[in-house]
Amino acid sequence: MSVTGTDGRELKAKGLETRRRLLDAAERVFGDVGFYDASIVKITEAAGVAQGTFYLYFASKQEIFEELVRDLNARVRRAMQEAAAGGSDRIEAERLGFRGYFRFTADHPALYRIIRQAEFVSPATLQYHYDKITEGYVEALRAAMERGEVARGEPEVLAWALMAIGEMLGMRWMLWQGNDEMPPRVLNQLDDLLVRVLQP
Amino acid sequence: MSVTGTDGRELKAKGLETRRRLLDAAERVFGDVGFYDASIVKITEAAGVAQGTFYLYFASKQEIFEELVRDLNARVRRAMQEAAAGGSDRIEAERLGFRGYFRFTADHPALYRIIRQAEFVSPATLQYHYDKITEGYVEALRAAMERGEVARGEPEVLAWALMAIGEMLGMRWMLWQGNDEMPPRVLNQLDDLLVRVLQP
Amino acid sequence: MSVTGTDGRELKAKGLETRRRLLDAAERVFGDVGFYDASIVKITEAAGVAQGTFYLYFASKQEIFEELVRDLNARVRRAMQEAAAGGSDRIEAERLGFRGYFRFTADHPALYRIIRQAEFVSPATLQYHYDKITEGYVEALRAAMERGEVARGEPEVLAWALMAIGEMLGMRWMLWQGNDEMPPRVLNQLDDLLVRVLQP
Amino acid sequence: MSVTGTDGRELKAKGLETRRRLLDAAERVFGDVGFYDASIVKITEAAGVAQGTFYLYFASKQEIFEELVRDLNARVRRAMQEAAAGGSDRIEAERLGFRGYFRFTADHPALYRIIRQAEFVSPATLQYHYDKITEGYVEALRAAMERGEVARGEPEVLAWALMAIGEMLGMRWMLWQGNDEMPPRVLNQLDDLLVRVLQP
DNA sequence: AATGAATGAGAGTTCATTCAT
DNA sequence: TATGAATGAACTCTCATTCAT
Repeated sequence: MSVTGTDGRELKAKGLETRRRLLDAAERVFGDVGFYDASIVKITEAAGVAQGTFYLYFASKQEIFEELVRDLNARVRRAMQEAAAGGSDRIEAERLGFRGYFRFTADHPALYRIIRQAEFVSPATLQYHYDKITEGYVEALRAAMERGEVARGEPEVLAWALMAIGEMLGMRWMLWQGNDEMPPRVLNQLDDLLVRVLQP
Repeated sequence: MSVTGTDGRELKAKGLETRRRLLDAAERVFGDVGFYDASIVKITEAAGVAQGTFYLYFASKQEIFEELVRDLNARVRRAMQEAAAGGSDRIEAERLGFRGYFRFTADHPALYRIIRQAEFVSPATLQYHYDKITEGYVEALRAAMERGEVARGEPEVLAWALMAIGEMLGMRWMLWQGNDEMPPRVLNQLDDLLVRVLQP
Repeated sequence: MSVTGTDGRELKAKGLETRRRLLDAAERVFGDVGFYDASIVKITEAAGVAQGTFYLYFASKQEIFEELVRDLNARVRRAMQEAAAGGSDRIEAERLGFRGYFRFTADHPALYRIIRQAEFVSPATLQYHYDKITEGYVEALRAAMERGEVARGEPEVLAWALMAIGEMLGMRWMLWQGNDEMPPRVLNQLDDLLVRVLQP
Repeated sequence: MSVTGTDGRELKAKGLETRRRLLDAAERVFGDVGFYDASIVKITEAAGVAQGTFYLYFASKQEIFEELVRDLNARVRRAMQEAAAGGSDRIEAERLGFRGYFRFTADHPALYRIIRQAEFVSPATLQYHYDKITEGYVEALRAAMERGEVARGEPEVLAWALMAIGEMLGMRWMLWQGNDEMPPRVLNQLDDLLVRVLQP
């Protein structure tokens, strides 16, 4: 699938790189100061390009934000799936999925903060983000319930609840404390919680 | 304890009422458009006072935001405590506490949205909010653990996890869907979850 | 001659005192921060009265400024005249007049600063101030020239020149250096200058 | 030496011209209505650029004021030096220096008014202005005293006194009366005064 | 593909002044 | 004679966006 600039033309290698630079810069800036205090100047300065260059790749500040959320969303989900893939059953898979999530957010702490503002910047994008994250959970939980591998219940509610826990604990114990990984006592409590919630 | 205006003078009845009107207007406006798009003009218009009047009571948009969060925080905690007070044991109390929370946020949906932006607007205030909410939980859980009423574990982690669940489910099923109360299936799943997590 | 409030009514003792307090406060505030940064609030606070009280005595910020300049003008001229009165001839009188001027401004350093802004605040008042100061000089110089006591010349030009010197040296060596009186070497040079300029 | 915009980047030809236009407009506006009543809008309107353009070149009203004073200071000193250069001795040089000063201020009457407010706007800049003006005088006077060309005395005090005279007479007889040049009788009296003050 | 000067709407904030008490 | 809450016009400054080069 081809990526285009704002003029609709397909981007060549050089253009793609500039676009990537802008997206990375935006992640840093949005993560540091938030959407509203992030000016285009700050982003272009962080990316090392001129102000006008921004508009060759993104139509507005709003647009790069949405693109960034989608980008991070795809990457965090991949990280979670790859981590969960090693699990022998659903509970183990969830356990590993959380580990993958925390590992990813250690490198991308901006995720916690960006998502918090998305509610106002672009509600649709926020819902997209949460829906995409829970989507996989829901499928997997429903299947596992069928198999009797986890307790019966409302997979959607459970998925949202688990996601909420991961986000809040990560924000509390990693972002706010600047940890590179979750403290063991939190992880252990989380594991215990998973077993209690899910085991049949 | 006396409430003062920005000039440090204690407020009389009339001043107190104007201040209250501004705070209520701010809740509406912040809830509707968020902190950043909420201009002082919008707030004062919603409150029915002149622009300059705002600055007799609050030094800045930031200040009224922080005051509003503290105000809502105190009220939501009171609502939760009053609701939980009827519980015969800890698990029942938690169940009722959630009910109180959802009832309060049905009248104050802005709470979900305001809190989401606080991370950037005033990190200290956000932490204050979450700390105050969990504070009560933690005490109660620790005591209940001692009494063997709930399973042993990390009370702090559990408190944050439960709070996260309430916030996320409320946002998803009440704020986004415009419900006045939580759908029963969500409530039931939440009750089940509480029992599983807490029962010894 | 009676002094009236803004409503035209003659002031009684209490009112006169409040008015005097406002005038003194204005001298301090205008002297400290200048006309433009001097707000009515600052003046009333310095005077220890409420904001509204100001307008019982002065119709505007402009008006109290003009009144203050006239007030200081009358007092500095009196100080100079009284000092000069002791001189046996014109040159000696000028010498003593300067002494009186510097003594007065040591207690009222605001005079240097207030006058500097008057050009924009109220040109007419500034011209009034300078005209009143030179007025006396001019008369005295003209008479002394007739008597052959000082060299013939343009009394008006000389008067303005001498006034300029006093103001600039005072600003430079007293106001800026925070001195309570003029350094002797400056005074001596000034005396020498007077003799050279005026002696027949 | 390169001139930069507020973003730190060096200005190209177009930028330099816009900056110059703003400086000239500021001279007019500050001269007409003074620093405090000179709004950025008035300056940009006088310069024929948009409001926001101002901030590409100057960080604040204060900054353009200081830059303008430095700019005028450099130019008035050059005018005085060039005029004085033709003098055969020090007294003649001073005489010609005054002529140069009056010629310059005829084209830049704003100088009188701007300087009067500088005391409050930027004391450091005012002192810079007066120091720079007197600096040259002091050197020249001291050297001339050594050579016996002018009477011995305090060169610094004399320099400030002479500067004061030039400023006050110029303000009185040119600015206030709208003259394009000093009236002869004032000039003659000034010449006489110079001879009396300086001749050995 | 990139630049950077220019724009102008709109933000937060101050403060002289008014007026009901 | 005094108060202080209320007003709203006007200010400085920011920044997303456009466009000629």
